[in-house]
Amino acid sequence: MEKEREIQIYNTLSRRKEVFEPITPGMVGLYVCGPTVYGDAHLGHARPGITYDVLVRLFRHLGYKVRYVRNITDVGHLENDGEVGEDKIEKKARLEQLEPMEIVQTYTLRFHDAMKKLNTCPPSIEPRASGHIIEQIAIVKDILDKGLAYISNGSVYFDVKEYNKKYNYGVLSGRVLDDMISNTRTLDGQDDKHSSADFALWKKASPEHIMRWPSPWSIGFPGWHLECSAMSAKYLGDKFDIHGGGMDLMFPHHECELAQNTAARGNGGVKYWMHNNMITINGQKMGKSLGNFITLDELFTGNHKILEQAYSPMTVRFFILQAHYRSTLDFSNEALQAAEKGLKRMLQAAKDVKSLKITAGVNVEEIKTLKENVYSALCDDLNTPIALSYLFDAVKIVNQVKDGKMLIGGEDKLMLEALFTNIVNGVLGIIDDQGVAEGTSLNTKVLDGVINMVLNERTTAKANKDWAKSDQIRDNLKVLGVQIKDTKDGVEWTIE
RNA sequence: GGUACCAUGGCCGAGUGGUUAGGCAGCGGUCUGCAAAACCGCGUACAGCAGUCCGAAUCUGCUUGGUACCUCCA
Repeated sequence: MEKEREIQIYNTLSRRKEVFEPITPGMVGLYVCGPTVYGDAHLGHARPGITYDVLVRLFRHLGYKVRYVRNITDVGHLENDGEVGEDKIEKKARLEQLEPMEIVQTYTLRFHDAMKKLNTCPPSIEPRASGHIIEQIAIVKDILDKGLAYISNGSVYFDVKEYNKKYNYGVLSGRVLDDMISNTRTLDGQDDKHSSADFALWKKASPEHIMRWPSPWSIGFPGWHLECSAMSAKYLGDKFDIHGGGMDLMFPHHECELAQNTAARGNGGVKYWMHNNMITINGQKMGKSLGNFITLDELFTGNHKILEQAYSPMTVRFFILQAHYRSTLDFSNEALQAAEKGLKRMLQAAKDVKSLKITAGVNVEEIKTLKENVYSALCDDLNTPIALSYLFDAVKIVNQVKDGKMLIGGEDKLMLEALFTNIVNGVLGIIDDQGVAEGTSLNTKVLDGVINMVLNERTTAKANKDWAKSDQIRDNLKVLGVQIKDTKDGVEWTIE
């Protein structure tokens, strides 16, 4: 373990990098906004999935105990404006003629499946909004008691203007309330809200609404922002370390969440707010509402008109890690293909490092520096692209040693191996997932034996200078996806 | 309209007041029966204009272009 290392995190609240200091020494409480499960996970979902996964892995590697909470939104997320919008889950259920909970179950399982393929750690707790109605009602009561919400026609709304007198609505997103109100053009004629900036804490259900619960105010359902306030406090405490999510959630979702926390208990609840940037496609944000998204399944199978080929989950993971999480990342076939090749080289080195020859008495100082650079990059607000650039230096060292162009000692080798095992595989979660994704469970022992037998034939042919035969064997294997490399020490092969 | 953010070599993408990011592609070479892989060498990039500075791609201003949020979105 590499304890006592300082980690810097960019805090959206202060708009700068801050040294991470856990509220409880040695422990990290992390809450991340999960998906609304009414459709397949797309490439955009992979970004927070992987970003916060690396964060969790890094903390754990550095010796912290992490409680990672990521919710499933299965109720309360409305399609449109709060007054007329349909619940996203209910809408999908109606369209597919299923129970809302069938929709939730289907897409939750599919989300889990995609996240697993991307080699992300499952959250410690994965709470659902619908399972925490009681907690949400309690918060509404608290806010009403504080005089920062009002009841209107069976619904309860957060009184943003009143709240703003005492606190600051807009601290997180950098907005000014007056501007927001004056800039809202919509005329809410029959609106139950006092002000356009107010948001729903509890909504009275219309007769056709299926997902409904009793409350002191009406039979209804909770507002979207409430679930995260309720569940984060329940599992991480009134004040916890890190809250993560996509930048698009900063406003209104996180702003409202912060306001709810503050209104109910006097503090915003979160010490560090982290926001990952968006993935774009042709320079435009990829999103469900824009209809320009690629689902992860489509990506893994290549089944989408803009995809030139299938991309493995690990390629996607590598692609995402090659950009910093706070930058936008533009999707293109070219970029994915570049990532695929880079990944292959990295994984080959991770394999080769284990069998490097060591030379007694040699000590390469460079490797120690390299390791240091990798760690400081990761600890500097999760700078995975820089970490990867140093890891590619490590790849080069591995290859040079393999080629006999560089000598390393036993300690050097251990350090290199640790770098690949602990960082590449461990923290970055980059592993060789070939075959796993396809679901083919080959009996590797038999396969190895058969291929080696064929290769022995070829070696014999080569010894007899029967190039036609040896090339034919190589070509035939190539067709089957077995790539051969002739090296000084014999023949190596990999499955493409 | 309001508020942010961004503009880097063929592509992706870091970073920074003065030393090569890195990956992919390309070119030349080494190795090899050939191939593949690997290794070595090669690109003198930072939207435009003006300013600050001994020195700016990095700071300031303006211009242009783009994106995001202000409805739901990871």
